[in-house]
Amino acid sequence: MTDSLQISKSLREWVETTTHRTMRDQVRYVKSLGFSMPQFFILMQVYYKKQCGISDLSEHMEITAAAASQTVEKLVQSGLLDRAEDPNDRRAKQVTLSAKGRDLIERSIAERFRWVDKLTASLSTDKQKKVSEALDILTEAARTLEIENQTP
Amino acid sequence: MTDSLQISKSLREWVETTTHRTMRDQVRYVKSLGFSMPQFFILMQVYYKKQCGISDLSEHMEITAAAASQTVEKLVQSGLLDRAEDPNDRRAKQVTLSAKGRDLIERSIAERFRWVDKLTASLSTDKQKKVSEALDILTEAARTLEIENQTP
DNA sequence: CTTTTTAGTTAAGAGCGCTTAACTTTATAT
DNA sequence: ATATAAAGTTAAGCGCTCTTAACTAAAAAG
Repeated sequence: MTDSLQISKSLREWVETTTHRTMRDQVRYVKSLGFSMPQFFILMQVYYKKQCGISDLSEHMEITAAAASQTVEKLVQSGLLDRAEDPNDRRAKQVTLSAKGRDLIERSIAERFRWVDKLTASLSTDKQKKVSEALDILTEAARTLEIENQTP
Repeated sequence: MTDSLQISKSLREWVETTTHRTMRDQVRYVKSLGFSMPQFFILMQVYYKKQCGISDLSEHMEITAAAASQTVEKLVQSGLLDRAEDPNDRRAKQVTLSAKGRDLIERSIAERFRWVDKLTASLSTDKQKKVSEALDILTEAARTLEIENQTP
């Protein structure tokens, strides 16, 4: 078996394992807090972008601006999002996470990492080193690829 | 920085990258086919388990048997699932993927792997080898952990 | 300065997914 | 043999998300 076939197999298997695992955990956690997945995805997006307009969200989620506006309204009502007028463009809104919203997202990330940390702990020291190096290579490669895709 | 801190950081970053990426792609793909995420999760579960009862699904999804029954009914109507009586217990049903359902799931997996393969291709040969070894270590560790959790 | 475009909101209505409750049928326990 | 438990279905009802359509207000274009 060539290297490129081997790594493809290894990577596929690993991605399969993690996504299956983390998606399941994520869905359960969000549900246990009483939020829907669309709500959660919007919070996630605001978390990554720090600040969003309604139209940013509607584009990213691939829903209409009306739908985005309505869901944001609910999240503002729930105290998870803050919504302010953009000083540079008074038509636009600046949606940000409230303290409560940030807390929720960070807890969900921590939840996801409990499994990761368990996995880490189960490895011997030299295996840890090997794995660590390899993952940094991958993360870097993924980042590069993402950037290339954004500017084709 | 100790090895265990370093690997934890690397692993967290990598998991963060992949889940963010694959969840987004998955949601978009499923939606583009006109299916909901709950429907998709049920199909996924049947795909992994090969065969399921209604109660297996309701447990795994953490919904009532009524909800599972209703969603399965819709998926049977859509021709994605087959539902047969269990010959050993005539109360129970055996839910399996139809050819159409299996095709849908396998396409979604292939879709997810397009990114993985791009990533693979972007690495040099010696990096590929390093990464491949490391991922096998991780996949193995994850499997071991999963088994331990099932029998505590 | 008027016209057009852009950002967002609101309302009506359709479709899902979920729950509870009542029910049927089959298996298990006593 | 009878009572109880288990597997699944069905129906009513609620809340959510989404869409279209009509609207307001501000920015950009002409």
